[in-house]
This record gives sequence, structure tokens and C-alpha cells, in this order.
Amino acid sequence: MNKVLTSGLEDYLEVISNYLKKYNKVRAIDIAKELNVSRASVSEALKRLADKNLINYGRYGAISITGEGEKAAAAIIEKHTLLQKFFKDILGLEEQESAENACKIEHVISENVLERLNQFVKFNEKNPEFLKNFHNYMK
Amino acid sequence: MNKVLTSGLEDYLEVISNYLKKYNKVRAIDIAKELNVSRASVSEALKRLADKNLINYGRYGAISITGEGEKAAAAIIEKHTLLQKFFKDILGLEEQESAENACKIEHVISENVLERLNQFVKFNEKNPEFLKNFHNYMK
DNA sequence: ACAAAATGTTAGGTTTGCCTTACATTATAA
DNA sequence: TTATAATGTAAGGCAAACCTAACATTTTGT
Repeated sequence: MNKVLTSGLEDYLEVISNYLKKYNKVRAIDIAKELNVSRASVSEALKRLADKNLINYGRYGAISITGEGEKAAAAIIEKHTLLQKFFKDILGLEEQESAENACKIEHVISENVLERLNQFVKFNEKNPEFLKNFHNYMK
Repeated sequence: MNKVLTSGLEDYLEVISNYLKKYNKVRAIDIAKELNVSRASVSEALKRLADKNLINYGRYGAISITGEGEKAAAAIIEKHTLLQKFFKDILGLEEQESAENACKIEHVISENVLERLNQFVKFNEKNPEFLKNFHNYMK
């Protein structure tokens, strides 16, 4: 059983984790709507995630996330959050566009880039002068 | 015939365009080596690219790129170049890591993010003081 | 409580992209 | 120039993701 997650499975896991945090439960149809896929596709993805021990679920059972699954989800969500922040706060893009790009890039960005980006964002928070100038320059 | 390129086909097209610019010719095996895939996979990809009128080629014929293909390739390469520059010059990452990340992100980033990133890089070139401080801060 | 609606699963397909193996063609070098 | 090496293609397979349609189960509303 291969533990490496495809972009697709990462998306499923991310949605599951976020949904559970918000509502304490998640159904296949919620995931289907969130990801714009069919219920059947969700069923298949859940099987694959369960195979990898990232979620627990059985026929018609409630979906829960395992410790391992939560760890994997947290890593993805961390990437997402940072990227979205970068696009919105540094580049000054809209919420929606920032989120969409974060959603795609989170699956392919390396740890080193992530870390540097993190430092970059932090440095800008400590030294806001430059960013102010950049945002003025763009107007 | 669908004109939208998958990440995979974008990679093939990019390699073809770059190779043609450098050497004025490109063979299936060059592409195979560059992308770490089999010659057979390249054969298939070339068929798909030709179907979409992005390249010209026939059985055992030389591969050339169409105007449309060159336009598509240029768009991808532009993204690649800018992203790589950002990772290397702004975030201060190594050449190799910058290239690898650019290679993946170029397929998913939106036009707006690209444009903003471009402005951001340009602004930094005009105002190098901030970046100097950031790079010092990271040491 | 039970029919209707909602949700979940299965079966059977499709497409993309990759592979290996075997064969076809072209290039090369003795 | 011709055998060998290099390269290109075709055939047949596989896996990931997606789909629709049909069926199973659960939930809901009266």
C-alpha cells in the first residue's frame, strides 16, 4: 500500500479535515459538492483513503479521520494557508483568486519553498514599509 | 478536438520549443530523456500534440512546432521563467530547486497571479534595498 | 410507520498517461 | 554497402480519476 497521496486524494483529505473541524461530521455528498465530483467518485476516493489508513469508514458509516490522516491533512492545510496569505497579503490579490491558486499549488510546492515563503511573509509583517510602497505602486 | 493542454502535454510542448530554439531540431528520444519517460510515451504525446495542431510531424519525420504551438509554448515558458526568477532572486533558493518548483507551478498558476508576481519582481529590481535586508535576515 | 426523498455503493465505461515488449525504420561505422 | 546500433512506433497492459445508471440503504415528513 503506497502512502504517497496524489493531488486528488490530498484534496479529498483536506475537505474531510476541514469539514470535520467545522461541523464534526462529513458525508460523501458534502465532499462531492465541495469538490464538484460525483458521489460515486467520492465513494472510490474514500476507499483509497481508508486503504492508506488516513480515514476510517465502512459501508454507510460515519467518516472519521485517523491520527495519521490528520497529520497529512495538517501539512496540506498549512501549505494552503500560507500560500493564500502570500497571494492575498503580499501580492494583493482577491480572496477567491488567492484561494484557488493556493488550492492548486499546495500539491506541488516543495518544503524549502514553503519555508522560505513563510520567512518572507513574516519578514514583511515585521517590516511593513516595503509592502505599503509596493501596494501604492500598483494602484 | 480539445485545445486545452494537460500539464503533461504542456511539458512536452515546452521541451520541444526549448530544444528547437537551442539546437534547431528535436528527436523523440531527446524529449524522452528530458522528461524521463519512454520513447513510446513520447510517440503518443506527439500524436496528441499533432492532433491539436501544435506540432507537425509524421512517421519518422522531423518534429516542428506550429505558430499556434509556439504561442502556447511561449506562454508556458514565460510562466516558468518568471516563477524561477521569483524563487531564485526573491526567495533566494537554489537554481535547481527554483527550476523544479517552477516546472510544476507553471501548469496551475493563474494569469492574475503571474501578472502580480511580475510586478512584484520588477518592483524589487527597482527597489533593491528591501530584498537586501531580507537576504541578510535569512543568513 | 412507511412512502418518498436523500444519500451511498456498485458495475461498467471513458480518458489520460504511463509502461514493456516486439517490431520497423533509419543512421553509422567498418 | 551492409550489419549493427540507435531510434521510432504499435500493441497490449495497467492504474488513477472521473463519469452515468442502477440499485441499496437510510433519513425524513406526514
